[in-house]
Amino acid sequence: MAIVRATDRRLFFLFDRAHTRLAKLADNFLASSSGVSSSQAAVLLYLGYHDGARPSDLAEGIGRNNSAVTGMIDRMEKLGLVARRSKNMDGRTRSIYLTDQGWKLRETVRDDFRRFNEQLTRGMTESEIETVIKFLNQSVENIDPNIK
Amino acid sequence: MAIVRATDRRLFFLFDRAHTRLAKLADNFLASSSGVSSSQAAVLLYLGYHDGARPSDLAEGIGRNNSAVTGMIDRMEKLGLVARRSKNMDGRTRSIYLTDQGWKLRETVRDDFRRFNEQLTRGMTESEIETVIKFLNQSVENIDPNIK
DNA sequence: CTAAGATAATTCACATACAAACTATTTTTG
DNA sequence: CAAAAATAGTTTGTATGTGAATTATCTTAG
Repeated sequence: MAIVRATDRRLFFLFDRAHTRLAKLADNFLASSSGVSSSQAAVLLYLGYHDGARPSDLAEGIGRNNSAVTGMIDRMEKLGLVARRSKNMDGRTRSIYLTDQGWKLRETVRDDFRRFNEQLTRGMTESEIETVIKFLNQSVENIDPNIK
Repeated sequence: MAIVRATDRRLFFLFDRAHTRLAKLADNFLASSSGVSSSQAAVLLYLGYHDGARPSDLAEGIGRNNSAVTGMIDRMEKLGLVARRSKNMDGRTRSIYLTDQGWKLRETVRDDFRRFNEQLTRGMTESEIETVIKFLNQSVENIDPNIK
């Protein structure tokens, strides 16, 4: 008797497709209120908890590399959402701060994400949510640290 | 008594971070054998099942929009992996075919993804895998179709 | 203390993705 | 059938992301 799998096991593909759609949905959620992208929203949220963080901490915090962060900060500085300042401690480093406008926008963004995350788990049990979260964390941790 | 949540519930953020890492890991898997990116690998795999597909079918199949596909095909045509041909049925439409080299590379890519997907679920029970897959599919389906 | 190495941020070149505008066809409508 | 609408693919402009190379600064070894 043949083994029959009822479900599509191309996990990476399913994951990738879901991510594309979710990012689009998140951007849509944000577009109608705060107007920033989900990537910029992640910066606002991170800085809300770690105002004055260094670019490399921010990168680590939002899961991007340093050069991606340089670009994000450039664009968000132009929009008046964040500011780079030097603390004069280490000449190589800058600190990134939310502007007043950045703080205001962060409030909106936080509410948007609260609703968005709730919608994501609609119809799922607590135990199922735990399993998904475990999988997501495992995906991050399982990575070989030698791999860039 | 306060409600205590042991786990990080910022699902979208966890999802996004996991996706970034997984994509990098997938690219690494591929880099050492086939040498294509995971995006181009998705095109090879789709065309393996639907050789001669139209660009818009390919877009639907890999979860991208038409203009993203135009760019992918441009680059992959330059690499000699796919070819555009006209079938003369509908003048607006082209068909995308794998070249001989494309077919060869597809074999490698398929094996890579098989191993990769297995590694992704390492340490998970069948029931947990089902839950994750259900979540991934639901994320896509829960989307409001009115939203672009 | 200085030369060598490490570290932080940026710049550069490129790939990927989206939306909106555009072009070329085909289909539909009156 | 001709004008209007729809459809398919591409182009354009922008945002985002990566890795490698570069610049500036700091730390460490001898």
